[in-house]
Amino acid sequence: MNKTYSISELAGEFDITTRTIRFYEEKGYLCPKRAGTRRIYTPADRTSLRLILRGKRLGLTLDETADMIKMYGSPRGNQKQLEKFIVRIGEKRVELEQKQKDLEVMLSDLSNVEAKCHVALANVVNSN
Amino acid sequence: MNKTYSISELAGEFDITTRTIRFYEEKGYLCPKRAGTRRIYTPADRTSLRLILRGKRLGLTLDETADMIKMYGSPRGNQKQLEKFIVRIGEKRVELEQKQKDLEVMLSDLSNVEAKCHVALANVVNSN
DNA sequence: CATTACGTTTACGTTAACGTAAAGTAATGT
DNA sequence: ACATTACTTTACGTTAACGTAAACGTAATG
Repeated sequence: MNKTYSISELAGEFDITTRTIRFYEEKGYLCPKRAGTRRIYTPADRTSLRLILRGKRLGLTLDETADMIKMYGSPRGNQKQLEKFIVRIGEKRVELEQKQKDLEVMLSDLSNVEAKCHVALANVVNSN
Repeated sequence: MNKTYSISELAGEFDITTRTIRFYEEKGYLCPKRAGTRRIYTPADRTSLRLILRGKRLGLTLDETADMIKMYGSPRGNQKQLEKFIVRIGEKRVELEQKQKDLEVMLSDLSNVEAKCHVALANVVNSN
């Protein structure tokens, strides 16, 4: 049951336009098979698309996300290359952990405002 | 000791260009005082800039970040407005929590790759 | 068999977020 | 006095990430 997808199926599922999907292909971030002229997407293509959109939500550029997707392959190379690769992974981790910290602060700020809101709301309701 | 900052001081501190700071002002996201023609930034301005850059790191647009900064003021309005506001806060929270989930998955993926890397490295080193 | 639905390519348009360059002003050191 | 340094405004340029429109193919459906 190796399912496949049409472009509009994927567009519907991820709530994006077909233009966006074609754009990603145009730039080399997707390479679907073809049935004649029509694009046929495999589950692997679908996964790639999901990773791209995940990166986008986190403010990564398409190139940055593509880099990360490449990293997810089985690591190859000699000792030097592997060591360099591990360094790169570490840099990415630092970057993502910074985002985590930013998110925590933002969410805590949001909670503070919400609490103030509830107080203000209680005051408004009680002043009748 | 109400310190103030010049534009290049802030640019240096946050590792951005003065053009970027002027651009934010041009678009209304900053409103520094002036000493003659020169811009003078208060600690409050500096905080605004920090919030803007934090939003940027998380992939928010300047408008989205500006909205959030506005939210941080003391909540005002009648009951209806406050209730609407609380809903908006909830929506923002959902958005940010999605980003948190995305980050966790990405970081765990990174850890997996790194582990594979160390295995590959051990194999390379041992195959002498 | 015409129409509706879905797909295709090609190509120009748009927006956000700055970059870059020119040309001028104001304070500061030598 | 003058050169350097930091700041200013104005204005055009650039890039990523799509939007939008035209013009066409194909396949199923009433």
